[in-house]
Amino acid sequence: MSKVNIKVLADQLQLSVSTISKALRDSYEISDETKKKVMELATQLNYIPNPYASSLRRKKSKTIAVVLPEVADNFFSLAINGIQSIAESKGYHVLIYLSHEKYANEKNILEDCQSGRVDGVLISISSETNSAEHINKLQTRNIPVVFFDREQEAIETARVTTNDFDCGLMAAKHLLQKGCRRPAFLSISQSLPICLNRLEGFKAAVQQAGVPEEDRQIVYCTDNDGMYDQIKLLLQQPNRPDGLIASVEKIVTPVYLTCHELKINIPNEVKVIAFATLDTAPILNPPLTTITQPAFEIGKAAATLLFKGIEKSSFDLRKERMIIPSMLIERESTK
Amino acid sequence: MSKVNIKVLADQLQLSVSTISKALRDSYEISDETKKKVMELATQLNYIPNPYASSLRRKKSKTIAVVLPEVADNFFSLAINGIQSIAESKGYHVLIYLSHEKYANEKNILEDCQSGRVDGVLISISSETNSAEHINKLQTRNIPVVFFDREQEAIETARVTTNDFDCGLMAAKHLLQKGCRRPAFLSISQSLPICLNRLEGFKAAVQQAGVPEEDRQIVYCTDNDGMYDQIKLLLQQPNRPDGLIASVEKIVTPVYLTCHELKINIPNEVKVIAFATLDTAPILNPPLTTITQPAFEIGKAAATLLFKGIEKSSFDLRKERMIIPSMLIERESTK
DNA sequence: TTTATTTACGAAAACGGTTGCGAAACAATG
DNA sequence: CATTGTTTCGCAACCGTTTTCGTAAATAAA
Repeated sequence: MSKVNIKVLADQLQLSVSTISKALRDSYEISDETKKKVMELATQLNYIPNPYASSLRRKKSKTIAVVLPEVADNFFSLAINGIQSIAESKGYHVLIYLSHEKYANEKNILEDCQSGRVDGVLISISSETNSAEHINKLQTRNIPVVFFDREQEAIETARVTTNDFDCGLMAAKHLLQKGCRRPAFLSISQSLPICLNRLEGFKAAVQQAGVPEEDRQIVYCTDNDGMYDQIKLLLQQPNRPDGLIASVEKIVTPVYLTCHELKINIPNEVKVIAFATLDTAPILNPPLTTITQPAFEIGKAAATLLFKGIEKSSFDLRKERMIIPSMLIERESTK
Repeated sequence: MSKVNIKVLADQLQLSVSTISKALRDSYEISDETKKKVMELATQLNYIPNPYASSLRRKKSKTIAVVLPEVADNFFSLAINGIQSIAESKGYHVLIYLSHEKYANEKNILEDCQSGRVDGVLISISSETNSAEHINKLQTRNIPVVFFDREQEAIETARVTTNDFDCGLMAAKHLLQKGCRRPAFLSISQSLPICLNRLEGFKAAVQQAGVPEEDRQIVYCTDNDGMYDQIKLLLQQPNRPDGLIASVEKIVTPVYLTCHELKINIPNEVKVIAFATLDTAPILNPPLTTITQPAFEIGKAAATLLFKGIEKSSFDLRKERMIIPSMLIERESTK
């Protein structure tokens, strides 16, 4: 309604629009006296600048995109919080996009991000993604990209992850140390580096411990709906595993439910450890041993890097690699 | 870099920019032949329109704001998913803002929303908010607002909630029916309608059941950090409650942990029911009886209403009130 | 053939800020 | 006094797209 813009201010103060603009931006060209008058009238009339007019001219949107596989996950919720906290302090706005774990969606989203709508992109790729083109296109348009958690290895840019390999190793060692002889690794993707790295850690540990081939299993729960059945099958085998590593949080509930259903006691018959940031971990039945990822910090770090890339063109994101370690928190499920 | 805009297309095709613009928007004024040529060159040169130029001219941003207290909460995560799913299908973009339960933050956020950056606002107010001015300002600027879950009663606009009163009643009745004599209600705010309504339901139930005044307690866990201590105090009373209603999800973990710590058996010594969308509810120790809110549906419904308000100026949001019922899912914690 | 009517397009003014440059006013310097 | 410098402001172009209006040519109607 009240369309008070720079022109209105200019008319009322008998000044030119350029003077108003400069005054509002605190330009050295404008006298303190004039600035004060402008500011006063601006607040009095409740002047709010049109961000798109400004973006158009300055070719800066003060907006970033956050592209996630999904948000119904504690990890990503916390990461968003971290990102948001940095963005807010920098005066940036945050657009959220969900790929729903589909490459096609992710591609469309990044397509749009080339429009100038955003100054930078934070992305955790979908489990389907193994191409790099769509991300490359952003780079050729000089739009900084930073990966967090789920990276795409072929792309040269900054990435913030946790120490996935070490954690995979640590998780497996923990199970072995607690007496597991037939550990299994539950993954959700054959291509996601987070899964692969955690898996490699697992492999290294069982290799080193001399676990026979037939006693180590790797299960890919690639589709959400089939997860229960797959886990059930796994646990109904005659020589079922006696230790499980859930490589991501969403595997936890199906695992627990299946164990309860099949009356398999955790931790006596099977020990469970999971990569998760669940705050209900300590009150599960039994309390769940977790590799807790520093989701909030990862979000913050990724955002911080991105803003460096955005604000200093001299800053080279390509070699930046930040690894924020996770913590193993031992609870009853692996006792 | 490749700054291919309408002008570039125009030059290459020996046409005017207006013709290009119209062709791209499939205007009847342009011949099919020309349209085809324009489209082809556009895709060939990978032309991507500048959204801000368009927004500036058309005074439509194709963007909405979602203002939340926080996102580290299953309810809001799911709600975002619902909102996002509708926005995506409508070709809208979603800006996320967090108030961190502070009125001052919320006010700043809504201030910015007046700039034309967004075409509408979905909001779940902070627990601190009891003023309405900041929301009113949006209305006077003709920016549609829709509340979801946490509404501000003084404002006349659409709202999507769950049947809070009924659920409060249902929860209390459930506890009473299961044999509780001294039920307590754990709230997080003295002003949030969701808390008040749930509380009113609780009050009605205990009133009706004739529970003596001294045997019903209402505890306000207003600050996050003090929550543990407050709950501990509550449960260390000589005449401690034998039934607890957690009015929001984040109270659950502290309650369970405290019970475990004090060796108070759930459900034998105290029964617990919670308003929560936790997917770990069935695997908690013991499995938690929940009032499960249809978070995803609430998000979808709120977004749908908002878009109606945005797209049809004739559509009057003021009288819209949608109530999507929650479900009581009984589990061990109230057995 | 003349007069309407369509069809297909272009010119130019928006939208609301930003910014390079020139200019006036005044002060300082030689 | 002439010259140079400083301060403060306005003019006008510009960002990329949309949209109103005008018009020439082609077609249809008279």
